[in-house]
Amino acid sequence: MIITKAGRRMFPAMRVKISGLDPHQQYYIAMDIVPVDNKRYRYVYHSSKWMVAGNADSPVPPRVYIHPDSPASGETWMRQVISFDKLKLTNNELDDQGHIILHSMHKYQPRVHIIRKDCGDDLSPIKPVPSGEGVKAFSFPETVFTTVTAYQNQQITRLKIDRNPFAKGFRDSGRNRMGLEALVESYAFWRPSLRTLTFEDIPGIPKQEDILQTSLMVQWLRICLSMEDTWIQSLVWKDPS
Amino acid sequence: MIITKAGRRMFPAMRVKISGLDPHQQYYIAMDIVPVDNKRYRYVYHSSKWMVAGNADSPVPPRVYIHPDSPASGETWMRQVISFDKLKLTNNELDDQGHIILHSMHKYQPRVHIIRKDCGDDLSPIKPVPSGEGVKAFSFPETVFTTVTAYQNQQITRLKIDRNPFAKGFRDSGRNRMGLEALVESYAFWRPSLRTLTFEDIPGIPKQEDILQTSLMVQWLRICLSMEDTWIQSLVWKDPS
DNA sequence: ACTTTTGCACCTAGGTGTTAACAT
DNA sequence: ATGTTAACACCTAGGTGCAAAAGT
Repeated sequence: MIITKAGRRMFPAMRVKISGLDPHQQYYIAMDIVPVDNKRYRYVYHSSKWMVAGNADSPVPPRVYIHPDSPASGETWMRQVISFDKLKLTNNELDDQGHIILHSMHKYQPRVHIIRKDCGDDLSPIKPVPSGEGVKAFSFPETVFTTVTAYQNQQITRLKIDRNPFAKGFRDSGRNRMGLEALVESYAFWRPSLRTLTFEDIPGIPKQEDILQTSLMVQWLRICLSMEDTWIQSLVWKDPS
Repeated sequence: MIITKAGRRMFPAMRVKISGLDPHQQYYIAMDIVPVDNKRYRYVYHSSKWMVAGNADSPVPPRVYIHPDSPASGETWMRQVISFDKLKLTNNELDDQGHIILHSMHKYQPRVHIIRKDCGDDLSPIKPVPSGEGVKAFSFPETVFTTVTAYQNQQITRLKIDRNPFAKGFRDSGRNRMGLEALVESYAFWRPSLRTLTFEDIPGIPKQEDILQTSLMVQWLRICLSMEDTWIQSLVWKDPS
């Protein structure tokens, strides 16, 4: 994922669908991004792989993106697909825009937090998400990514250009769409196109089967696009001749 | 003010500064727009005046614009200038976008409401603002306006074009800026450039002198531009030769 | 005759990867 | 060598009044 000083959106944006909330209870929904390991990485061109390149840089001020619709009732949250498309990443450790601060060339994993309103008094964009009763975190391994300031992998670049409306100006029609379709095809072979994630229920909420379910049916491709560069490497890329 | 089927912003937007709130109490801030009288108007070109042209059209579904930062603490509200620039007006009585529905060729007056959070359970974009304890409405006579679907008065048009960044394409440089400056000058003669409005305190809040004060110092011109067409007629308009 | 609608050119505002310059 | 920055062209998204067309 590209990070800049000014702040850059994630693409594709994390989107999530929630069920099992108390319709009449108020909740905050928030996202933070945690390191996957303690390593710094570099991209090796000749093998097209990310390799460990030392230990991680010193930790960075903690930031939380509180979904702008917060707080809202369980009913409201469950009625819509919750999108984090306005979240921005930065590599500026002195950032004062409330963006999430990350180190470049590191691996990260987004987490979604559901915080019951009465437990959210400590919730702040510049403090770690509180834990305990009435707070629950969810992670999606599919969405691990590597931060960069410039793309290392030309296939990632092409996928971004093809899928992000704001990058339309860099598409050269025909050729790219075929490349993407080939990727989608190869992906469908060894990955179920729908996956339901089941979690323990949130404390104080009646237990149900699907507390939180990513809407993979409609957006499995989006998630595919947000994974780390290494992961996409393992796909069979058919370059149209 | 222009109204359309799709919804059109007010320009300039209503902006307000609040003081006297309890910093730790939560409030909603909302705006609605009420008829000034029971009349319909038409614009008479030869006299450059709005004239009564019969009784008002049948009433329209009530709508409330809840400020998108709501709810927020008194501290948060008082720290910023509160802008209603995303509010939209429509003449579509079947509107389903949550816009404020008005009749064309009628006179209206915006009202700002402060609703203590615990009194805002009934607050809804499609219901009248509740009244009573913990709710207070404020009106600014300067901001009365007349709705149209096409501008009747060329001076209004020119003011909008000169002040609204989105209308920059219609400016013909030089001439217009002079016209505006002449208007500003004549306005300053007979109107104090700063006015402080004092209201009774909000129930449950310690009484203070300035509960709500429009930031006229910095934006008296904005308010000048938002008034009804008739009012602007009474200004001495110096057309640069 | 008057009012409203619609498509439009022209803007603001801001999200893309690119590229060359810069930093380390 | 490698990683980062800043200016840029090219987009999306949407807010303007205009003018011709359509209603009433």
